[in-house]
Amino acid sequence: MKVSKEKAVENRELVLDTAATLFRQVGFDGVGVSDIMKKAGLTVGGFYNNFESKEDLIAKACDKLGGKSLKRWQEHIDNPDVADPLKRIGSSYLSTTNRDDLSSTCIFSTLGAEVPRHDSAVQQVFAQGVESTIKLLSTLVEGQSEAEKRNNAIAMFSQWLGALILSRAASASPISDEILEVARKASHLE
Amino acid sequence: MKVSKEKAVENRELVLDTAATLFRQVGFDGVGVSDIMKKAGLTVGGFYNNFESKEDLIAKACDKLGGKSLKRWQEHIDNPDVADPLKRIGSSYLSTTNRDDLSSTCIFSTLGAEVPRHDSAVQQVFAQGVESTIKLLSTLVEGQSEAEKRNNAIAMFSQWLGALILSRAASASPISDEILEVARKASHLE
DNA sequence: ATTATCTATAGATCTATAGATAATGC
DNA sequence: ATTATCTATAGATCTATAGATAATGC
Repeated sequence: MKVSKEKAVENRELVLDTAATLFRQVGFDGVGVSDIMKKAGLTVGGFYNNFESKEDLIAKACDKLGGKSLKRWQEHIDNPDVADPLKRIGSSYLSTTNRDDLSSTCIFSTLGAEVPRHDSAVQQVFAQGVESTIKLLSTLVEGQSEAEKRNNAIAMFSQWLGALILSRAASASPISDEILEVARKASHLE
Repeated sequence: MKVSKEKAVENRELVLDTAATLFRQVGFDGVGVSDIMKKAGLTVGGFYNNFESKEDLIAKACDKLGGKSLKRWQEHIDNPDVADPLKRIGSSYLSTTNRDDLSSTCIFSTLGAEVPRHDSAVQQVFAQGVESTIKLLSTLVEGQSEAEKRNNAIAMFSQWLGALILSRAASASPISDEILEVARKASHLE
C-alpha cells in the first residue's frame, strides 16, 4: 500500500491536476473529494494527509493551474515560429472549442465568479492570477506608455472573459457564436 | 394552514425572489431548497407542490429576475429626468457597489458561468436573457447601422461583464478597483 | 520502523416524498 | 370538501476521521 516518496509526490500532483479539470467542468461544489480521488486512481482516505480540507485543495489546484496556463501563453511568446502571439492566444481564447470544452479552459471563465464565496487563500490565488495575466498581456498589446499598455490589456482581457462567459450562457442560441465573432473582431484577431 | 389563493400566489413569487437573491449570493449549489423556503418564511413541504424540482426553481427564478432587471434598465431609458441612460446603466454596472453586493447584481455575473452545467430549460432562460439584454443595449450605443449597433452592444456588454467578474476574482488586490475604472473609461462613462 | 494509502464509518446536509393539519371557498 | 402548507422522514451524498494494511527505506 505504501508507495515511494517519488510516487507520493506524483500522486499529489495528479490529484491537483484532476481537481483542476473537474472543478472547471462542474464547479467547486459539483464534485466531491471522494470522486476527485477516485478519478485520480486513489481513495478518499489518503486525501487529508495531503490537504487540510477541500478548500485547501481548491486553493492549491487553482494556483497550480494558473501557473500552467500562463506558462503555456509564455511559450507561444517565446516561440519564434509564432509570428503574432497575441493573435494566437486571443483567437484560441475566443474559439468555439474553448467555449465548448470546459475541461481545459481559462480558470477565470468557469470559476472566477465563485471566488467571492471562498476563503482568503483562494482569493489570494485568484488575485495573483489576475495580476499575472494582465502583466503578461501588457507586453503584447499596443500602447504609447506602460500605463496605456496596462489599461489596454485590462480592457482587452475583460472583453475576452465576458465574451466567453456570455457565449456559454447563451449557448442555446445563435447569438453564442456571434458574441465570439464580435469579440475576435474587436481585438483584431481575424 | 391553508391560505387564500391570492396569498398562495404571493408566496410563490416570494420564493422566486428569495431564491434569486440567495442564488446570486452563494451560487445554485450553495443553498438548499429548505433554506430558501425558510428565508421566505415557509417550510420545505410546500415546495414541491409549486415546483417540479430545484432545477425547475432555478429556471423560473432566473427567468423572473432577468425580466425584472431589464425592466429596471428600461425605466431609466423611459425616464425623461435621466439625460444619458447608457451612462447611468453602465456606471452603475461598473461600480464598486455592484461588485461588492452580490444580492442584487447582474445574474450573468454571478451565475452565467454555471449555465452549461444545468438543464435545457435553464439554458433557454439565459439564452433569451442574453438576447434581450443585447437588444436593449443596441438602442443606446452609437453606430452607423443596426448591425453596427448590435456589434457595439455585444462588444461593450462583454467588456462590462468580464470586468465585473475579473474585479470580483481579484478583490483581494488593488487591481480590482483598477479594472472597473479602466472599463468605465473604455465605455466613456466617466 | 515508518508511512502512504486503504477500508469503513460518523455526522451533517441535501433533494424529494408521505401523510397530517387547518384555513379557504363552494 | 378542497387544498396550501406543515411536520417528519427516507435515501443519497458529502466532508472529515479512525484504524488497518502493506510497501518503503533506514
